[in-house]
Amino acid sequence: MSTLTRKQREIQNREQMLLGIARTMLVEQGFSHLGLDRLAEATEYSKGTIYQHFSSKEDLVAALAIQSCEKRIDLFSRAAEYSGSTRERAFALVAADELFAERHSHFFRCELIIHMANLDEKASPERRERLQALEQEILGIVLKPITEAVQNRDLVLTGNWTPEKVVFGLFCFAMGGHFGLQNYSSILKQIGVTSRAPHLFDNVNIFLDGLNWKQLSSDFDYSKTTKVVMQEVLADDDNVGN
Amino acid sequence: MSTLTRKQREIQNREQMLLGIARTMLVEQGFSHLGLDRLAEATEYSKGTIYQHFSSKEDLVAALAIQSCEKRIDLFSRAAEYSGSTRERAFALVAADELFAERHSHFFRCELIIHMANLDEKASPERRERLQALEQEILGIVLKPITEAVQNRDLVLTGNWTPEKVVFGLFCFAMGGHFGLQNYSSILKQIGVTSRAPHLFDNVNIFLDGLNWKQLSSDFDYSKTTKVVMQEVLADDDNVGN
DNA sequence: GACAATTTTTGACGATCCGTCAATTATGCA
DNA sequence: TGCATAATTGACGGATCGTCAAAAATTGTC
Repeated sequence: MSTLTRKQREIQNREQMLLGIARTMLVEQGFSHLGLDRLAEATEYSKGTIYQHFSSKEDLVAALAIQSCEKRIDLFSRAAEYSGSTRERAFALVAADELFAERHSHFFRCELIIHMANLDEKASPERRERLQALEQEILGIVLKPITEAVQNRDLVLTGNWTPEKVVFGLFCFAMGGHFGLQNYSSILKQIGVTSRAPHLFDNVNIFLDGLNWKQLSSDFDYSKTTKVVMQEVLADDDNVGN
Repeated sequence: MSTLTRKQREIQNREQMLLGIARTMLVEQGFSHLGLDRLAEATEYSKGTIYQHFSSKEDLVAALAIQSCEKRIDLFSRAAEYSGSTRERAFALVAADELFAERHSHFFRCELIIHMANLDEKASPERRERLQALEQEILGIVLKPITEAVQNRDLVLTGNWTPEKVVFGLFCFAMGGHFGLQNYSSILKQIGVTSRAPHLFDNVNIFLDGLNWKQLSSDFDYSKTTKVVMQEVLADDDNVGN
C-alpha cells in the first residue's frame, strides 16, 4: 500500500501547493481576479483537478480561511501559556493577534474576504462547519484568562458585564483596527494612524483600566509583556505556506 | 430650456430609482447576485442606459456608498448639535452611528461591500474622490467634540494620546461591532451578543472612563443622553430611498 | 407641421469566468 | 501482462460584464 500512500501524500501536497498559490493570487489581485482557469494554468493542473479539491471558488477561499484560523490558534495557544497575571495573559493574546495580523496579513485577509463574500451559501458544508468550530476554539482561548480573572477577583464585573462581553470589547478593538487599516487606510493615514500596534495596545489598556482589571496600567508596564510575548511567540513562528 | 431641465430631472430621478432598486437587490441577494442585466429588467431600462449612469458595477456600488455617507452625515450633523457636555456630544455621535447602522443597515452594508471589493481600481475617479471627501467630512464631525473637550480640559490627554487617536478608538468600537455582527453573527450569538446597542454604549463608556473624560459614567447617566438623541435624531429621520 | 441634427436608448455581441462531464489517461492488483 | 478502478483533462453550457453600431426619441429651424 506504499504506492497508494504515496499517491495520497502527493494529493495532499498538491492541495497545499494550490492553496499557497491561490493565497498569493487572492492577496495580490483581489477576490474578483482570482480565476480558477488562471490558477489551473499557474499550477499546471487542469480545472477539473482543482474542483476535486474544492467544490467552488468560495470553498477554496474557505480553505484559505481555515488555514488562517489554524495558524491563529497556533499563535494564540502559545500566547495563552504565558506565565503571568490574568491581565498579562489577556494582553499576551492581544499581542498574538496583533502579531498574526501583522506578520500574516495575507492569511488574515482571507478570513475577512470569506466573511464578506457569501460563504454561508456557497462553501462546502464540511469546510463551513470546520471554520466555525475553529472560530469557537479561538473564542474559548480568549475567554479563559477573563473567566479566571473574574474567579480570582483580579477583575470584578458589575452591572450587566460578563466575561463574554469583555471578549466582545476586545474583539471590536482588534477587528475594528484590522478592518479599518485594511480598508480605510487612506482616511486613517490622515489622522496619523498607519500602524495598528501602538494604538491597539494603548486602546486595550485604557479599556481594561476602565474595567478596573488589576493591575492597572499605571501600576504595571504591559509594554514589557507584549515585547516578551512578541519575541517568544515570534521565535518559532514558522511561515507555513510561505 | 424648460424641456431640457425636465429631461435632466427625469434622468436624475431615474438615477435615484436605479440606486434604490439596486440597493434592495444588493442587500437581499449579495454583491455577486447583483446583475446588471437583472437590474435592467427590474427597472425596465436597458443595460446600455444603466451604463450611462455608472461606469461599472463597482461604480454603481460606489454610488450606493456615497448615498450611505450622505445619510450618515445628515444624522451625525444633527447629533453634533446636541446641547450638552463635550462627552455627551461625543456620546450623541456614537448613538447616531448606532442608529444609522440599525435603521439603515442596508446603506451601511453598501459601505462595507464597496470597501472590501477592489473599488479603488474599478469605480470612477469622480465617485472615488467624492466618497473619500465625504468620509473626511465625517471624520471632522467626530473630531470636533474631542478637540473641544481637550481645550476646555474635560479631557486631559497624556502620553502619546491625541484627539485623532481617540477617534480611532471609537472607530474601532463602532466598526468592529458592526462588522462583527454582520459577518460573525453566528459566533457572536453564542456569547450572547445579538444586538449592538447596549454593548456598544457600555464599551464606549468604559473606554471614555479609562481616558478619564469628565463626567465619568459613574457621575452621569449617559443612557438618558442616548435615549434623547435617538428620539430627537430619529424624529425627522426620513427613510429616503425606502 | 415637416425635416434635419443631435441626443438618448437599445439589445445583440465578444470576452470572461464558473462549474460539469464524457472521454482519456494513469494507477492498482492478480 | 491485462483488466478494473481511480484520477485527470479540457471542451462545453450557462451566466455575466461591458461595448457599440443601429434604432428611436428629442430638439431646433423653417
